[in-house]
Amino acid sequence: MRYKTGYKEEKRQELLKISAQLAKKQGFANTGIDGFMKAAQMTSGAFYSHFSSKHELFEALIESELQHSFQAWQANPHDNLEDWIDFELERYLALSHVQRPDQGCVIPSLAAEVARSSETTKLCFQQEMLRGHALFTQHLGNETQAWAVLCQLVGAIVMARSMADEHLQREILSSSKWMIKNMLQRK
Amino acid sequence: MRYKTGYKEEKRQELLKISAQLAKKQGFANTGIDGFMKAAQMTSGAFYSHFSSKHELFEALIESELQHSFQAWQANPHDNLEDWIDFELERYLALSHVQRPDQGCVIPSLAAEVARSSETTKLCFQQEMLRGHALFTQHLGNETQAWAVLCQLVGAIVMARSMADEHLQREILSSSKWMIKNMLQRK
DNA sequence: GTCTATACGCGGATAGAC
DNA sequence: GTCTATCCGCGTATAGAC
Repeated sequence: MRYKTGYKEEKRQELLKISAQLAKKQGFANTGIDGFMKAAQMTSGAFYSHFSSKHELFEALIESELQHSFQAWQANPHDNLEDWIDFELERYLALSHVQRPDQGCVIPSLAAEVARSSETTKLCFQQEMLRGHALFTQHLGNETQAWAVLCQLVGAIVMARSMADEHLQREILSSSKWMIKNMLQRK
Repeated sequence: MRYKTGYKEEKRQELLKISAQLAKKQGFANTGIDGFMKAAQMTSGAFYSHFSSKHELFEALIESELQHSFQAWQANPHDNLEDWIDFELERYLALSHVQRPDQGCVIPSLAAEVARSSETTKLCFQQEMLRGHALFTQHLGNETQAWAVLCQLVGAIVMARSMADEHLQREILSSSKWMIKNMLQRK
């Protein structure tokens, strides 16, 4: 077991969850420790009994969020390729995912901050992503396709969120869905 | 003409270029006005004779960078579809683009910050992107494919930059290249 | 473990001399 | 237009009471 059990570990998980929501919504760099703790209805002094620094929170938050994403992908109830991918596309490439970054995948929101972060944080991101990639490979039957689909999903959300018009956001989402479905039909 | 000509306009363009490099490298939110001006070998007091606020710099910088991207796409010397897209893929999905964000496309670096910015900034991003999309549509002959390719390009750089290992970065880039080429062969 | 209080530097923005 | 100087709030982190 990586962390101690009991109250402190529970509290840490709660802080990670709440901090992740805020960071995905307004950016990690734009949010102060005071902001994170207020969201958890605590004061900033208590922060350091859970994390040694703001950067440690970032790394823990990335790891935790990617683990949750992995679990969400695992929870896909479908077996055959077409149903499995349809389920993922409807869930990931949804307008609600564009509009509610705080409730969505951490990658479109915070990957740019990971890219600028420490080597250990990128390594952490990489390790969790490799698990996700393995899961996608298992279902798609092809490592190359698995990476390409992951990139397409992330790119679509990043692009759609940067647009002002909802119609354009929908167009981008459906274009990405089409591309992925089209590619997988070529078996 | 949108801006006055002469010295001030030249200086503004220079500031935009230098600020964009810094912002793409370390994030716009993470960089202070002092940092931007030091990079341009000036002091922070002079900033406000060119921009009314830090946010105005952000919007101007996004617009300027997307215009440069558009020009780069336009400068592709090839005519037929295959040569045209090969040229873009080699240029955009290059390892040097992953490693040098300051010299690269603004979208993978700063789109997440655009998404959290004002409505007018997103509208500005959208208008410039629509020009880029039109250009891609012109060459690919299909609006849906144009959006999908743009998303794939952006997603691949975002993902690759978040990884620690160079080999993995290469794998992601080549997977994205493969997906795009594969899709376009289906005419 | 959480609180209040605080040290201390950074960041955005303004004022006024040149 | 650019400089120096400055205001003032915010942010990270620490100290010490409970």
